[in-house]
Amino acid sequence: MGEDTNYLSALQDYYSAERAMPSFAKICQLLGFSSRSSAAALVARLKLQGYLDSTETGRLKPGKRFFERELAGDVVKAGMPSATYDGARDTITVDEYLVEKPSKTIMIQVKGDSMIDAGILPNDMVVVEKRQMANVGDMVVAIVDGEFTLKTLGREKDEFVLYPANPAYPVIRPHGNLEIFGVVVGQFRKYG
Amino acid sequence: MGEDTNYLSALQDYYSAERAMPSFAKICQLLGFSSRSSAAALVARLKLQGYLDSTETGRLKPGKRFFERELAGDVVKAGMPSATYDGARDTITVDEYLVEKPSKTIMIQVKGDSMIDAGILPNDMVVVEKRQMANVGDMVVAIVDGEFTLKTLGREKDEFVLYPANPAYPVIRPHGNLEIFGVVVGQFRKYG
DNA sequence: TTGCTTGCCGATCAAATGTTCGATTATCAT
DNA sequence: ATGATAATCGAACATTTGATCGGCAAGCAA
Repeated sequence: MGEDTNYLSALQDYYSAERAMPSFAKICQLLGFSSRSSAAALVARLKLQGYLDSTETGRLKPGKRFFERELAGDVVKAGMPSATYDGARDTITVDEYLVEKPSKTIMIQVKGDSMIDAGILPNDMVVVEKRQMANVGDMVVAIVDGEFTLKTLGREKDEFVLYPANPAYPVIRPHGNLEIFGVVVGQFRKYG
Repeated sequence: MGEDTNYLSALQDYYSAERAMPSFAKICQLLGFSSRSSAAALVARLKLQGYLDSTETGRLKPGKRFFERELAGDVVKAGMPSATYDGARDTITVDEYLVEKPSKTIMIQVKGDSMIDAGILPNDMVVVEKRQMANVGDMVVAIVDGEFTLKTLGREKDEFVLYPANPAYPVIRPHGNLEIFGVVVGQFRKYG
């Protein structure tokens, strides 16, 4: 049980480096087993705990808990930095974290400060999932007068409206012909 | 060539959903091939372009460019971006964009709203480069009273101080014993 | 002691894997 | 037409895969 934790760590490291799960044979090599049935048993144990899972064809893949983050302690909480984080074991990339539907996702650089109160600064990048369907409250990229606009989708009476997150900008009321390009599912920014 | 782009998208979607690469047989099923050699040929093509790679045991895994996403840089003008299929599209991966020194970089989840005016919301992730040297004006993760704190580094007279980006929080004046854990080089956030 | 559980080994099996080859088709420039 | 190229197919190959079985040793409770 306690040993399994170390085994899991090794598997996470492998996945982090290779971006693919090892085969049973590779697991043996990795963990020092000499029989693949040992690997199979270990995998069965870890599956029960939700750390591993299988493809429909029986191949190994990460389970839901596989990515449980050992995040470098909360900013507020105490703890020494050396203790909270040792290795650079990021099992998942930012891309995988932010993008769920790669084929429908594009990055757009934000111009202007109309969403600044929502924490979107000029030149930020937003991750946009291209689709027409959006819910009220979603941040959307809409097409107004042939131009892209980043706003929050709202509804007034029976009409959809676009709210900026900056009191200096007006609410946009497209009166029926509102075209939505996509929905903002993420955002990122680089400093320096 | 153009068709391969669609094929790649399908593989990316599969990987994003399954967190594992499909086998050749699965690729056939996914893309409508009826021979695994077709899948092998496609994989060989995508490997050459750096989108795919192989494990040491021959299993498929994502290549370096696998996580690239299309970048719609200047969004302002023009009606539809789909018309802008003039050859080389800009692509980026968020990880490469945000992380320059992987071995010295960690992600920290932000607790609290002390930097809200700087566009850092609670639960945002900040990309922190671990180093002691920072410049005035840099956003830093400092260790004050044994706790991590996200603030902007400033100087008053001959002392370093930490400015929050929220008028509700006080300026921190460590009086000499200021320990800097790292410098914020990026930030990202996921919606929904 | 006895009995039970847990983890690992060694061996075996059917199924799935990636690879390779030759043949076929479609496209396009000559 | 002719030839070249690219993409797909169909079939065969040797390996590797994950699954399964019985057996063994260590730990622990009764």
